[in-house]
Amino acid sequence: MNSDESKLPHLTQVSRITLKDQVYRQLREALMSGRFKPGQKLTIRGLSEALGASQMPVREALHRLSAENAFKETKTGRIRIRSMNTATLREIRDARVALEGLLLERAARRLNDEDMTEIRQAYDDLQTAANAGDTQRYLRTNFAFHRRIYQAADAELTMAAVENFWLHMGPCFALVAPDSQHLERSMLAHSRILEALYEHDEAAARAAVTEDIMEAAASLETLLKQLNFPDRKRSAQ
Amino acid sequence: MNSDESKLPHLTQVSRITLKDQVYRQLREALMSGRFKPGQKLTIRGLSEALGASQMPVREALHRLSAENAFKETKTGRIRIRSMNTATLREIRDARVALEGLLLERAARRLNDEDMTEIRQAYDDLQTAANAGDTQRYLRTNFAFHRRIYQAADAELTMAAVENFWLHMGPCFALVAPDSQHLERSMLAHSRILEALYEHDEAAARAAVTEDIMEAAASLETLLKQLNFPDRKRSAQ
DNA sequence: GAATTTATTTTGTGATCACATATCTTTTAT
DNA sequence: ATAAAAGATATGTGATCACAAAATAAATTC
Repeated sequence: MNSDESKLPHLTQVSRITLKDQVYRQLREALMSGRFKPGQKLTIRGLSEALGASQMPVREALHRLSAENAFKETKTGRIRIRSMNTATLREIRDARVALEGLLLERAARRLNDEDMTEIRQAYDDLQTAANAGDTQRYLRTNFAFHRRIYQAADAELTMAAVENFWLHMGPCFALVAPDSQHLERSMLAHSRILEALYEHDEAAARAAVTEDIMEAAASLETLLKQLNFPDRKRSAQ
Repeated sequence: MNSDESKLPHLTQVSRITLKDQVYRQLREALMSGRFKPGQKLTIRGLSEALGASQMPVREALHRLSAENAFKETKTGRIRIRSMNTATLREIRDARVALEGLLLERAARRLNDEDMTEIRQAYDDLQTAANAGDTQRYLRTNFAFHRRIYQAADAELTMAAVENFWLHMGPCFALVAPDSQHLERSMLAHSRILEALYEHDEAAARAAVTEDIMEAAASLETLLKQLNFPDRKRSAQ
């Protein structure tokens, strides 16, 4: 097959991931970990310069995220990071309860031993991150924990819809993550999820994830109000 | 303002809609009315030639629809029309019941007189199309009817998620629409929705839309089985 | 003759340029 | 000094080209 390549030196494989995918993942990650300011506007040229890529891949990544409703788009096609408000927060909360409740039921019904082992592993990672107080890592492992559970539900399209909602909440999640009270209540809900899954108890699983989502939404709403009226008096810049 | 333009001849306004949007809408419409064959593969160059546009707008439209999960993508980025199976059908059914149930409750709670009038109008259009037996028109007015109701729910993001699911079902919807039995049962559900909305009865509204969705899914599943095993014996090409 | 290899074509990705218009800055007039 | 207008800049859209890799067709070998 190879005529004369046996004496080649050791070479590391080059990246086969397309540029647009790299850009997409990086932007998505940045969004979900809250590294963009709400309202901040993104431009193709600006990002392509910052990323060292040409405009083409950035353009595609932005449009994809746009299609996933990750941005607010002006009539002229300009892109801004979304800012959260109470009404949207509640809308997302209700939709998440509906969809993720469904997924938890399915997962409880279908999961096998391998799923359970890996979910437990993800839970342990999450616990570790929570104890360490590492916000960034807590966010990542939290998404991974939920994602692993929903993977057992084997419902690709529903999962995609849920991830879209996460993408909206991303910047917000990052805000509450450092709150130790929230963390505590959240981890309690997570342990309930784990237990319900172990027992294959669909109703309990749905109840537990509902608790998790409602708690997060409540914490966020409190925080949102604080941000909009910071300190009552001193807010008059 | 204008120095000397009063004597210009009458000119019709040019289209201010971007090409990519035109392509996007056209493809979306074609998908939802089932004008593509399941499994059919689409190419950028092929479509751009067929549409008389350059590759750029087609590329963007395809990627957007792809991000909305309208297509099945191969590892190498090639795009095929999705084909439906029972498992996916049921998954979508359950997600739709969850989300559209939510939307119907919200609509029943919030809708005002203007909403009600327009919804009733949409219902009448739908009834007319059903009586006429015009499949294409029935599909369009059916989407319009549901869309108008959900508009009253004022839940933009949830609505977007629902439309994504419709996009998957599109080709299938087109298959059951000609079935008169399905049409009859569907219109019954629609009248129940209308009544529930008029009474602002959230529970009844949810129940009615659930009935509509479940009925459609059941009809589709029957049809799907017939398509996969056509005539039992003669299927051996 | 079937399987493997080689050549050809097709196709998505990425780069670059032109262009129209939205957005920002400066100027001008009242 | 404020508002309207003119100019300059920034930015998304669309077109075209080059390229690598995949898909397909043709040829060759055993």
